[in-house]
Amino acid sequence: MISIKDVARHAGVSVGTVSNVINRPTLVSADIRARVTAAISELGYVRSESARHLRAGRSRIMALLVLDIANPFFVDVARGAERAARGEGLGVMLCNSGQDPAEEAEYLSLFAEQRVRGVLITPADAGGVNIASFRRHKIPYVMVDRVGPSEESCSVSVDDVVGGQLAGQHLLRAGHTQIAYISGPDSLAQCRDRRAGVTAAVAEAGLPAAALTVLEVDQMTVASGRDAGSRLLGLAHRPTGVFCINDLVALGVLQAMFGAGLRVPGDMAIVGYDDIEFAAAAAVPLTSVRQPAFRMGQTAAELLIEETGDGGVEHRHRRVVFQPELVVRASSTARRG
Amino acid sequence: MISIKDVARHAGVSVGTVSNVINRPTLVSADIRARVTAAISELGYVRSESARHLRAGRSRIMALLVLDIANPFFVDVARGAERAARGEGLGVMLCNSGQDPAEEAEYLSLFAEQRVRGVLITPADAGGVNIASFRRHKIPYVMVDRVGPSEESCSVSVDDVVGGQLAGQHLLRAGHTQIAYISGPDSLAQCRDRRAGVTAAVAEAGLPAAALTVLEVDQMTVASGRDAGSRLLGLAHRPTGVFCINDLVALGVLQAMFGAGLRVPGDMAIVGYDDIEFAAAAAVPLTSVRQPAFRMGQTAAELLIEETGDGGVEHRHRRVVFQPELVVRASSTARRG
DNA sequence: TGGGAAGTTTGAATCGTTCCATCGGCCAAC
DNA sequence: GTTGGCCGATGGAACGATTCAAACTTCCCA
Repeated sequence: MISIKDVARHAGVSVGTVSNVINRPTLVSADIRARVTAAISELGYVRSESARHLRAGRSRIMALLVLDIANPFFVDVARGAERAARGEGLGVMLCNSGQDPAEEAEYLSLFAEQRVRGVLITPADAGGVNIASFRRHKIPYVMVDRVGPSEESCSVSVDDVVGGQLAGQHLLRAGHTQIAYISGPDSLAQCRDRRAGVTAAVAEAGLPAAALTVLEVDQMTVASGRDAGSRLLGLAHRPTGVFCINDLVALGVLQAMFGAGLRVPGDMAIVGYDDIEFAAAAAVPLTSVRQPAFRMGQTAAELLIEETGDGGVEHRHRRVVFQPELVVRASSTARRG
Repeated sequence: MISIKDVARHAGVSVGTVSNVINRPTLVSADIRARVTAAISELGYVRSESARHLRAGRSRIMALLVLDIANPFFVDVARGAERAARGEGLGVMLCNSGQDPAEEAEYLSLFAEQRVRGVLITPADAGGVNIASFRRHKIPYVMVDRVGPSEESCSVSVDDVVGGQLAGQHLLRAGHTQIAYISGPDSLAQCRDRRAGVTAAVAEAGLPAAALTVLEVDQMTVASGRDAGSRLLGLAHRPTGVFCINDLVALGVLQAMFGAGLRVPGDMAIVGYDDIEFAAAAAVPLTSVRQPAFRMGQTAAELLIEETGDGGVEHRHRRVVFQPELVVRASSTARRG
């Protein structure tokens, strides 16, 4: 491997000069600069990020750890983060915890060893043990799609209570009197908040608590959506409208309904969450609660950059909360009773 | 930041001993080992990957550069690669070229600076200029979803000619006599090969070359699928069956057909490619050509690991070619003629 | 002509590891 | 009693870049 020494020797100058040519070209006279530049391209020299990082003490990579990379919502978050990072010459390392706290912990220790600049994380670990390790190792982080104590970190999230409420109100106003909420693991704040929202909507509508049935799935995927859909059909008081924790689950429920010969929205109205691109392309286009995924990723990265920036910018942790928005489509638009 | 020196001082031993405790514990007596271990956890020491990498000369990260991270096909590839890498204690850095050769080049130089162990790449650059830079910098790489000269690298691909043929035959056997192929950029080998396949199918069926219309889209996304769908409807001899370069495009075409009030498959049969999970959940479940995405990623990573492995395993570049498989669903099953 | 300023280049120290030669004990064998 | 060997621990030399004080050139002006 070609090192800066080889370049120096080849150009007949010292390593310090080569470094200057690369990093502070104006300090070097034109002819030497040319000689060094020629040597660099002649030898195909590429500087070693490890070495400069070791010397500088800070790396040029930020990590993004999401719950489910197969969910297009997180892909959009990633694109937003990448855009912001790119602008600062930083790289983004995209990783997937798969909602597994153990996996998450493994990635976090990888990040610690890599001395990443900081981490954007959608936490999978309810207890916050993994998050606590950030503090221990003094790794800056930004919570994405979840708020934490603001004295510890920034966060970027969407008001999930409002999101749940929007979905619930929409179903109830359409005349449904028995609805279901298919939630993800209760350990995720998103799931709890959306439940609170839909519960509030039921109460507002003057309906008894029993008007809402809550089912839970482990994985928030199409496959577990199918399962949940079947369970839904087996309920004693079968609901006529269902709100799903995300669009993947909603698509699974949709498939289950088709499989059972039910019509959507005639026999079952469905509302999803995230408004992924595929929601509009579904068998019955999905009503969904939209979250500004790209902007969330972008904002999260910007906050991290501000926090870890070299510029003399003062940083105070902030919570950025976006508002969700209901996108109504065919899967919920047949009026009832 | 706590370094190995701090640990040594705290435990009252030399840095060499600490290093031994971490890397070759059997060489160290039990009591010292205990003392060092205690010091490590007491101080919260995390070893620096940069420093060990600098010393070792090789990193523990492999890069995966895909054409479109929003395409679930590539997400599956990534998961396969990650599985294989994990087994070897390697990390995967997932990046997205977005089919843009300039973006691709930028990532490649990032990888070179990082001294990644190797790169799994789905090339976006037709000319092979970017690929050539691998040779120049002696970076091991594996081509994914594309074959190259096998004396230079391994590759993992699917026989795209067969894939195109399967799709074409399927449409022709269903009685369509005028079909379309919506391709991606001709610079991508996948697009050319599938075209060759479908062209061959048309010839086999004894139809004139004019029976096949080829449209091209820049981006292989749902949005450009919608555009292509509209263009399709404007054709003089409107085809009755269309084969799309991937499922995203196919979903877009499906939306365009709905928008125009056409029935699928009655007025237009549609065949996609990749068999992503959403294909089955579409408005009309999509017929699609399935590729073993997960296994492709896994195999690619394994090949790279073999090539760059420390084990005395002899490595010879290989081409692994998987066979595609047609999955028939409702979007193409109405018989004609 | 001497000396200071300005402009260039150098060489060494440093970052945190790993690896290797070496060293001090200790024990066994001659 | 000397030698040889082994075990455990040590210290220092790398790895490749950056940084900074110091050294060396010019050049100009007094």
